[in-house]
Amino acid sequence: MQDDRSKKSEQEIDFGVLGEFLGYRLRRAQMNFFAKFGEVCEDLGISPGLFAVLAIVDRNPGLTQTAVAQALGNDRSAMVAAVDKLEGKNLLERRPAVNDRRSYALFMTEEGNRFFANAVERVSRYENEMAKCLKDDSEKEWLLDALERLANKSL
Amino acid sequence: MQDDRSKKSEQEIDFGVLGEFLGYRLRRAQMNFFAKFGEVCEDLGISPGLFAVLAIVDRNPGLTQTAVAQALGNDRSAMVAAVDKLEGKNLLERRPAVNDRRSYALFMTEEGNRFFANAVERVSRYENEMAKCLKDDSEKEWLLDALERLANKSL
DNA sequence: TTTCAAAACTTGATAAGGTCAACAATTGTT
DNA sequence: AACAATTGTTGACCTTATCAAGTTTTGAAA
Repeated sequence: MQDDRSKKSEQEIDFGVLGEFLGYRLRRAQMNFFAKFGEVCEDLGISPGLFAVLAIVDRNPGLTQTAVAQALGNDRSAMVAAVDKLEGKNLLERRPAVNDRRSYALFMTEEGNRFFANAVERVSRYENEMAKCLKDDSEKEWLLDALERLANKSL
Repeated sequence: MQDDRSKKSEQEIDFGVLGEFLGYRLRRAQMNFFAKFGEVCEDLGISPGLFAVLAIVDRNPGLTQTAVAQALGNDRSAMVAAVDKLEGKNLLERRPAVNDRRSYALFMTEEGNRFFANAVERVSRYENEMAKCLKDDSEKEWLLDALERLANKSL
């Protein structure tokens, strides 16, 4: 007679190799962060991806869409809809590039500056709240560094 | 005359707050891991999500679809297509649950055992390769622990 | 026993992201 | 002048995720 484990509670489940795999742990942690981002920024109508675009344009005014896409590791075709949305919200604008009529230069609007400052305020708050499960600031710095190394590691 | 930063190289880009945000760093690291998973397991026709299902069933034979979904943090309805695919590959099978005719009990097939062992071999290899950018085993353990804390942290 | 709420699986609709190939306009190079 | 490369864009496609129903079955309440 075989075991009936169908009703085993979640806490008794053996995750096997998943528990030792960085890829799985990274995914679970990131899913949690995205969920929290959604809760905190729900009324702002902005996603983590759009927030990242604003963050890049905010600190690097005049970049082309392709340059922003490369910075974020996205396809440049995906940037079209993103910039369309942000331009539709009057948060940034496309200006014709001065020396290349193929491309646009991206700039924040005044409303975009206010909006982004507010968004950073919210995201920083929940980031700090999440970071409370880390021992101290040095552990967070260490973690940020380790994550960057993993993000750039090639086989 | 405004700066022409449209051609700024990627390495000169200022990431601003993104560089301090765990959410962004987690996403970049996880994207890299998923990309590497795809490279290594390309011919196996399996995704990280399907691998996770196999890992759970492998160590917890007889679980229902819903139990697996809860363990992985997925919706029950998403498990249907996943199990369909894995059953179509003869890697696992649905058996009628002994005490509940509403649910199935999931079990690995013989082929599933061999397939999963092979997949774990590959994934372990690239996981270890990726972990070489960490100082030592203790740093990896520390990182796994920190990621688990972040995955379970609530606001 | 009868009734009713809840659970397990499934389906279908929907939405969001990501990838990819093409296209026109423009640029840079040969 | 001819050719290749780049930029923004579009459209197709795929994968996930989510959500609301609907069916069958279970378990508890009246």
